[in-house]
Amino acid sequence: MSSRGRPVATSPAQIEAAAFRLFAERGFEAVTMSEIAAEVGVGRRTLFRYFESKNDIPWGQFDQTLEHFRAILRELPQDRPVHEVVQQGVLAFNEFDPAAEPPHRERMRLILETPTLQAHSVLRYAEWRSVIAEYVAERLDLRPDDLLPRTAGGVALTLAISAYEAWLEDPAADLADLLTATMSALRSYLAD
Amino acid sequence: MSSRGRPVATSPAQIEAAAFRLFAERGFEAVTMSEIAAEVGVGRRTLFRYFESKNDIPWGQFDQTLEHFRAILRELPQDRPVHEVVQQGVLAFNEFDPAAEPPHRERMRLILETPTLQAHSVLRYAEWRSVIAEYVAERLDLRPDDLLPRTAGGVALTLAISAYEAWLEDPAADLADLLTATMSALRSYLAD
DNA sequence: TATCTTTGTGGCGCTCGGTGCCATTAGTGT
DNA sequence: ACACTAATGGCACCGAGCGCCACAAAGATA
Repeated sequence: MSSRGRPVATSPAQIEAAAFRLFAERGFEAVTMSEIAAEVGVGRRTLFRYFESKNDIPWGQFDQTLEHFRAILRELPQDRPVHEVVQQGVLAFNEFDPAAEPPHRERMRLILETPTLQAHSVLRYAEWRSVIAEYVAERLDLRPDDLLPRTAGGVALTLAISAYEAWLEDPAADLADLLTATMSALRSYLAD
Repeated sequence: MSSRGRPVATSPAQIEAAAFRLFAERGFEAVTMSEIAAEVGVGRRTLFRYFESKNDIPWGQFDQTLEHFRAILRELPQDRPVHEVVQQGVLAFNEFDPAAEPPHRERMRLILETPTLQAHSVLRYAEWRSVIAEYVAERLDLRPDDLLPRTAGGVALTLAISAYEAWLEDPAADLADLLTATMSALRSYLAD
């Protein structure tokens, strides 16, 4: 609790804010870590202590939300089929305060429209997928790395990304509606 | 037809072979482009004229196979539901001569087990997904970037990757069986 | 107040992927 | 022999990322 040693010079949130400012101006690729460091008023070397890589900056505190995701799935009524609970969980996980929508849109636009970040995202989403895989495995008495749970995780992710892409294309769209619509699309595709 | 100018010093296939030799010895990350160049007996600069990046080397001639994939979908009997034709297409696309299995396994192991390549793969697979999206769109009279075709492409990819992961885990497994099993897993997951 | 300990900072130097530039090389055609 | 053409590969440069380490700024102790 007592803060010994040299006090911190910045915070993840501050770096994130500065970086987003520059990304918005010139695009992700055109901004260097040195420039972000200068904008924050901190050494370049220090940035790498707050974020593992430049690619991780747009993701912000995503990791910390995974425990929340697990809790959501745990606390949802469990008397429904697995896939329904998962779908409800995904919906709940992607609910947010309307005031937070504009920055969230910017973040997701950056992540989904920058090739480097599209690629990197597969690594960031790995744990998200496995949250689902673990839940599905537990419900169906399987192992998380069995074919079905793993596939369920992958499909859930793909559906969510499709929904987000559509959401970014339409400024008026509602994300929850699109998540539902994507699942419907899959069902009608598989129905014949 | 007539070969004017300086003759080529190497070929994509030769570079690929040399690179795989080194990757097998020391792992993907530990091998530098300079070392691959030396192994081929060519300048480092030249490698970048044959492959856009180090990440692209394990993918070999994947791009050229996409036209083949399109042809497969086109030539399959079209009197079945879209999703069935897509599934048949994916099966046909992943058929190969038994003799070619060991190198194919090595290639896929590299791609699916190296984090950098896992990430990069999302970019390489984009066109593969859109082959499916375009086919589905055409069959259902939609646009390729509509929700359903895009989701179909994404789901097909996720299923294929799940199948490949399982295939890599079991040396005796048959890929076609696993592709079928993955689709069954999805159906039973969504059934309830 | 002076010193010790703790902890974050940030400069330096390096590696590696990737790119633009351009002189050179090794062929073919006249 | 000479022009033409196209691939090669060296060189210099940039940016991400990392190991190392001296240093700064706080609290604790005496």
